[in-house]
Amino acid sequence: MTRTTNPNFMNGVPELLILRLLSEREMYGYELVQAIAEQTREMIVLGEGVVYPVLHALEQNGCLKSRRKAVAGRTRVYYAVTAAGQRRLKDLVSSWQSITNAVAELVKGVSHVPA
Amino acid sequence: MTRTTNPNFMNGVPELLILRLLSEREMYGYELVQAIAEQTREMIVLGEGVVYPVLHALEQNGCLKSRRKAVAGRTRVYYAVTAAGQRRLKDLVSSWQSITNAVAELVKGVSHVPA
DNA sequence: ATAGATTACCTTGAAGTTCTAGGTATGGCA
DNA sequence: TGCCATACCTAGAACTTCAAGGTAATCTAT
Repeated sequence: MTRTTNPNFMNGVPELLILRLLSEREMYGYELVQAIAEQTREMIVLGEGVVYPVLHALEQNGCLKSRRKAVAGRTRVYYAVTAAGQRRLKDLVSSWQSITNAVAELVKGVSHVPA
Repeated sequence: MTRTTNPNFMNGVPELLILRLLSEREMYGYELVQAIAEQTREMIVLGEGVVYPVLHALEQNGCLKSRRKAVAGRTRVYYAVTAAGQRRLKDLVSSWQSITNAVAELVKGVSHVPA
């Protein structure tokens, strides 16, 4: 039998960042795009083509709920995190931390010699 | 114009781990599969279907060189890091650290209020 | 002796995300 | 009037990674 691996262990960072920002306050897609770029000092720049599909997916599985709001004649779609979204965020954060810890350890010193 | 984003910013972790391990000593594919699982305490488990193609790609672009070695009647293909591979590893580590730092900051406190 | 597990290599096709590159429409500014 | 910024969206390509196989030799337990 070939080894069973982890289902796509490196993905879900856009999802994580978006949920995290929305857990502070409700925001709209375009705003999220800029907030992520600014707060990571352009280190991570997610285009609208990434953000919008993630928002839609998160709403469909109940992690977000949206409401339309007219601002200066323009329509914005604000998203807020649901209880399910909070749980999802918690899971994403902890698995992200596990992975980064694992990578960091291996990158630091390879001399671990178990048992 | 839509925002320019980073080309696949989350990938290349298998590549990073493999180069890192090989930078310590030459190893063969099957050995790498187990070493990664062991040293990350099963947190990251890369199957052979991931490891072998990465090894082939790294060799093709000059980051690794291989030599066949017969051990107990079996043939193993040992890989060693070249100078180009060392540079590649350095780049991967630093961009990985940039990303994890960026994510960590955003996950920790969203209150950054720039300028 | 022989069945099964382990070692050791490999590839193909599917799955899943993310990226590029568009499209639409309104409002503000020069 | 023309252009840029705001604000929404989607389709198709690109890229990794995954699952699942295939081959073959050695070792182990019966």
